[in-house]
Amino acid sequence: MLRLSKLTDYATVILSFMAREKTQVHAAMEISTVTGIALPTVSKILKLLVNADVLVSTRGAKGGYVLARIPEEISVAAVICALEGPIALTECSISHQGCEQASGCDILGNWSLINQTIHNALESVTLADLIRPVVVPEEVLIPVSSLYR
Amino acid sequence: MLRLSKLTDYATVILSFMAREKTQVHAAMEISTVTGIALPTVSKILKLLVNADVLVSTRGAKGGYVLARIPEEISVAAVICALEGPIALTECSISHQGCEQASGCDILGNWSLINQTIHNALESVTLADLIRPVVVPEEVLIPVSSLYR
DNA sequence: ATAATTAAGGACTATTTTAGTCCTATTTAA
DNA sequence: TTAAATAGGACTAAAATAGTCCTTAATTAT
Repeated sequence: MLRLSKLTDYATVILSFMAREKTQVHAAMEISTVTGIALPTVSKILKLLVNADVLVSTRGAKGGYVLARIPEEISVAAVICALEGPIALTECSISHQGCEQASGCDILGNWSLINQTIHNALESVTLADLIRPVVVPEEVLIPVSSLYR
Repeated sequence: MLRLSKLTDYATVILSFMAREKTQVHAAMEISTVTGIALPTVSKILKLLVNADVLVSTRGAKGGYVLARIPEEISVAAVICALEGPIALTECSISHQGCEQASGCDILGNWSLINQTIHNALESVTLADLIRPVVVPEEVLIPVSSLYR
């Protein structure tokens, strides 16, 4: 189904809330209350986002989390990476060792093109786009086939 | 990690083998031997591909599987769909009922654009592309950001 | 100083998904 | 009629994901 994990989904909900009030510091507790996601789960997600430099944290009383950058500079790819590790459709794309399908695996090179394509797509969508009102595009142009000649 | 399942990976290996000898009928047993994937697993994958009209099967002695269309007309999206169901990054994108994150979920509309983008990307790559020798693209142009104005 | 508040890090359990196997029925060719 | 195949579905095992909890560290307010 090629889907994102629940945690990534939660992360976009959390980040979109934070993006709307981007100057304020929010504690994990507050975010949990606002989003309705259980506190331990919120904490886990926030920690991952800090490690990936999507958020910045301050400890102690009055501490909490803020966006590390403006929403325009936080890509969906960065969020996915933070929660799920590197974006790669196939196991091989990450490490090729242990791939026993040597015979059928000329495929590999071309998969990496597809990975790149999807990565670029996710890189070009930002948090700012996610919180923007929906716009129906007039045309959708994805010239992936042009990668091959 | 946004990755495909192993079964989908196997499927591409199987299909690329079949695409190279696209006129011949191949039995599950033969495909298992050639690819090194265990027979029960190969069978399971082949069944799914038949149900999704990617392959056509004939029963009985001398039966087996052939591609339903020429490789140029079998998209990677179709293969992923066959093995993993509809391509959608978020749960919401499939069915919105039961989504409790009503407050933060203006996001939904824009996610569907991203889903569409990725679907288009996978739709535009075919089995023929996968078995083609690798070409390094001169430029990669993905104007997703143009979807928003 | 001390207490209260808040994040960091990591270990752990439970749940769900995915992978893989196997059995029985059906179809077709020789 | 027999052997060779696929069809369909039930089932088990393994792995990944989600979710919780505990202990430590940092900061602020009293």
